[in-house]
Amino acid sequence: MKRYAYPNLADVPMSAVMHALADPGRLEIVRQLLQQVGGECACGEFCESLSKATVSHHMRVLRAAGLIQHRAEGAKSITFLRTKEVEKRFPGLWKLVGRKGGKI
Amino acid sequence: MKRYAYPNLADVPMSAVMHALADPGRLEIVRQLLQQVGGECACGEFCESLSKATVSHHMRVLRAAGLIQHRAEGAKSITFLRTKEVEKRFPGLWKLVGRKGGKI
DNA sequence: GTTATGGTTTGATGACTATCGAACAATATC
DNA sequence: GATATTGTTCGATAGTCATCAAACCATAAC
Repeated sequence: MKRYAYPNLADVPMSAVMHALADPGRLEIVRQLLQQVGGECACGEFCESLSKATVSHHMRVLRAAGLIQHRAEGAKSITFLRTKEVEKRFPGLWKLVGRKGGKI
Repeated sequence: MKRYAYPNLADVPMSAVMHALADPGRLEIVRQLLQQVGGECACGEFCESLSKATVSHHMRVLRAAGLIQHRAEGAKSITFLRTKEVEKRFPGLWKLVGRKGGKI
């Protein structure tokens, strides 16, 4: 599996995080991860309505925003949230995103 | 002054709010309003680096996201945050946005 | 009415973005 | 090695967006 470079959360501007979450597809991915028991999920299990290429693109954006990280597991790439780091840099973000109710 | 139609917060998807805050200029406008004593500010007092047209465009986006509202005062248009409604629909958003520290 | 001030609307433009198919790379299984 | 599975990268395309200048509208002050 590929090795990525993950940004230091301190260097991620809030606008970048907002931009990452501004796409309904990406927001859905993050919410799916939030609901996951271990906070993990394989890439292919997201957004079955989108092509592999598109999902891969979304992952890149979320990665650049410092929100997710990957772990190789055989041929699979397991995605998980950078829970603690993000919470420290942007307190309340996870709670906000995970909130239910209202439209999308 | 013009009369605008303001969206019902319940109809505003979170992705729309994220998108509105994804632009550094708009994020700055909102932060400026958050720091304002009464939470109000005249349009011309924002972003002196941007043209009138651009600021007006940003206002439209923030309005569509349900974040701000306007009040006529003579020829001026006073902008203010929809503080309570937004807090009810997106609890923690103001605190998150108002947070200091880190890059932009 | 005329002038000034504050903001909107309209084009236009250049940049960015979401999306896909196809080709590619890495790993696992046979 | 051959095949299947997973995901990345490339190129293309259609759409969105931030930005500005210029024209416009509304209010206030003269």
